[in-house]
Amino acid sequence: MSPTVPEKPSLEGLEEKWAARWEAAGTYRFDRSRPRSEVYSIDTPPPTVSGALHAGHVCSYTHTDITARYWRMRGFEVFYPMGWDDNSLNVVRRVSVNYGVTCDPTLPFDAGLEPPGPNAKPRLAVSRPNFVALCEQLTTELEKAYFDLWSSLGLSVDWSHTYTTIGARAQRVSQTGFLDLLDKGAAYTAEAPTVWDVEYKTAVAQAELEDREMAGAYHRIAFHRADGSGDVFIETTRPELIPACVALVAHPDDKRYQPLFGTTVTTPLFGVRVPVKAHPLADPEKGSGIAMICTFGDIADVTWWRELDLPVRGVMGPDGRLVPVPWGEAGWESDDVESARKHYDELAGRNAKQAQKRIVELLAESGELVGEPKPITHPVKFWENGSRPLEIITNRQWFIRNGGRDPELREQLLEHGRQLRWHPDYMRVRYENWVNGLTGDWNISRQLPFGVPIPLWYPIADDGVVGWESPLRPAADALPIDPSVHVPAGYDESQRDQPGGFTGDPNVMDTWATSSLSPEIVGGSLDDPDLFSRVFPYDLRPQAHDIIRTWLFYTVLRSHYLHGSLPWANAAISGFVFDPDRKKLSKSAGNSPDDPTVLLAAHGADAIRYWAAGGRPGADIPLDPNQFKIGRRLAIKILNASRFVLGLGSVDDGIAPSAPVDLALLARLRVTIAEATRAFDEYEYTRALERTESLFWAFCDDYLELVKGRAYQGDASALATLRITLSAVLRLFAPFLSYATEEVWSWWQEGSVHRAPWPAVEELSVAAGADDSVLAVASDILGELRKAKTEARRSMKTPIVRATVFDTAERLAAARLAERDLREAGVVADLIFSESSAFAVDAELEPAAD
RNA sequence: GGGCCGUUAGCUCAGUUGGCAGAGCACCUGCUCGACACGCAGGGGGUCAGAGGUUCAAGUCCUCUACGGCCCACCA
Repeated sequence: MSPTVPEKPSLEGLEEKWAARWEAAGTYRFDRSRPRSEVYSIDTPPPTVSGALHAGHVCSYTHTDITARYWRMRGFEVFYPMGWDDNSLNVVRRVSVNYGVTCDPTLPFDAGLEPPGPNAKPRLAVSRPNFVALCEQLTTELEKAYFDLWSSLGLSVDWSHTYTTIGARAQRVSQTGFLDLLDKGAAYTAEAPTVWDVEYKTAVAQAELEDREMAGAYHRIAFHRADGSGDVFIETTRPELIPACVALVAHPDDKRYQPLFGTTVTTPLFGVRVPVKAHPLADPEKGSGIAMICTFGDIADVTWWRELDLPVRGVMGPDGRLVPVPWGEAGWESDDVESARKHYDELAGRNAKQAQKRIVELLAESGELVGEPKPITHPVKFWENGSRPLEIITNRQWFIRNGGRDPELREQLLEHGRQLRWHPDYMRVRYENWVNGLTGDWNISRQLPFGVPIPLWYPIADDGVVGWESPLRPAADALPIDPSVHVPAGYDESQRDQPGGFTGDPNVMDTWATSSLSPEIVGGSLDDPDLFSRVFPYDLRPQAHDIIRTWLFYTVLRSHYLHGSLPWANAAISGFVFDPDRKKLSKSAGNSPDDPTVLLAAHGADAIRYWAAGGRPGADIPLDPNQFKIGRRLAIKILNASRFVLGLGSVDDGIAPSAPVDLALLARLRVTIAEATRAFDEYEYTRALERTESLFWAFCDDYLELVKGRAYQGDASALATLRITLSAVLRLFAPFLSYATEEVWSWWQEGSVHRAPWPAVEELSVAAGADDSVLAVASDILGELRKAKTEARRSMKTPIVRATVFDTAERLAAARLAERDLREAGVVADLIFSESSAFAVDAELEPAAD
């Protein structure tokens, strides 16, 4: 009957064996002939290919795979691609080190470039196209290691659908998408105050800011009333910005300062006349209750500057050093130009920290610093990739309207968020908080050497003025282009950067401007519209919660503009993995003490998958070797129990279970199937596993023991039930323990368990309405019989001379239906049922031989 | 400052409409019984963070508090 059941089943080698067979058989290949209604599509997150995958990746990608396997078994054709994110600073660093190069967009493409290698110093500057080529080369190499890990973990990805985020296809989608926004008036360029990283010398977006606690100090500083009637004291943590001060501001209701509103004060050291203004944003509780407004110290300054219609006096340069300013002209007026110039000369060229040190000395000398600075720690804004505090400087950038300044758009985006099914549901709140907290449009231009270029040129008039507002566009079929390499129609290369010629946009786009188009990139919206029509809108976006405000929000925004709809129906938000010491998150590579490759080799893929399945959507989980052990034990148990069941023999398909104990088990199986199915439909795979596991252990510990004897004797009902149950249980476990279940399936079934139909209660209609109390009562009695033997320190095969079961009439009736099985399982010679209000079993063991 | 999640056995966690507190691990005691010693059977172990409220009945619903974690914030 089952010649392929091994004598001693083992988990060893299953990963290599089945990963290879699945790939060879195309088990997970997407059948693109199926219509959208029969497809389940996944917008897979592309891991950054800058180093190594960590336990967090393993966990969250397993969640997605479990989900994919479920829907595949439900009969849907699953579109499960993989992406590689090579458009990120991490990759830039890795490429730079690996090949010994840096990216310089001003250089021409060199077709014969030979990178110098890891130890080159200085590193060789190469053109942007060359750098992109090296990036793709490295990605291809790292991809191999990533593929090996994903493959042995058992991800049911269709590897013929992969994408990168800097490759030509992504660049084309990204640039086309940008031009589309331009057409729709959703993208615009403006010269405006910009959140600026002085280390990388680039603008950054609101979504990429983070606070860090920094040491600072309140400096109490005197401003002088212009009418000579005394001083006004402000407190500031940034005295070096006094030369950039354009006004003082206090709350309109603040009686202390109401007399000052509308008057003028002069700044210390610089003698600049600035107005005193009222604005409700000013907090009477903070500092002295009156603040200086500088252009620009923080985001509040920008708000005040805009709403109070103040002038700009910018002092901060792109490199974070104070720039020279023209005192006495161009608006930089002072009551004492000579003094202002003298003081400022002490600051110009210094960075913020150095300038602060010097100006404090100058203020102390002039007597305008009151008392000693009071040390504090306070949150300071950083770019998440940066190491120096952000500044705000004014320059030209490209923006995408994101609802930050448009209540109607904001409401539409909130509505998209309400329609999206979040798993867990409370993650929606993060999205809503973010959308409601947007303070401006999305700045997508970055002054970085590497990235997808903004695909525009600008005409230069004969007088040298650049026409920023009338960009020159490439033809749609020419994309992707690099404006530092390509030339706009009607011009030739000799006119680059010449009066009467053109200049290329020097900037690249925010990486999120490309990755927010992952649905279009991987679905082939431009080059394979047929495919796109079968996968969009996607069923699932799996991702972590830390990038709701970036990847998720931006993808919703882009889809809103491109399609007027949500890009997916469901968003499954995974948690983080904690290190075993429960202190650190293994969020970034290098922080994980356990390499996933080592973990997989040590415990086996099913064990790792089992652990990962314990992490519910949105919940953080610890990296727990104990869970690996339990998962491994479960997988082995499945092998052994299956071997046992299949070795007992088979019956014809036509024979239906009929014994009450058998029907009771099937009744429970029906409940489990219904619960697991409902849980999966709600993306609660953890519950589905827990229900299945619970049934399986009851099956092994109680049912199997009860029917063993009957099955040995060839009882058709028992044999049929065992095989029916095994088939269903293997399929219920298949999304989780993909290797062990496939191995067992191959012993006695055709095809892959992963393409087998998900179990349905309809398969078990023979047990519809069956009473499962027979099994419950029998299990209770069997437990008492075992207990008697255990407490007597006797073996389980010790015969029982006489056992008396006390129980209610109703339960005794159920027990009688299992009498034969109870006698055999308990080795009971004389089984007596006695009615009683309380359950008890009295067992008399055969006397010990000695 | 606003918001979200959590607090149940030594550990990791279930506990879905309110109805006798659960699992696994760890620990203890046994068992080499015709699937499995990578196993099996049994056992001890909890004031469900605290207080108040609703209810015949609260781990579960409401209010407040404490602690932990996370997100957001205009942080002078």
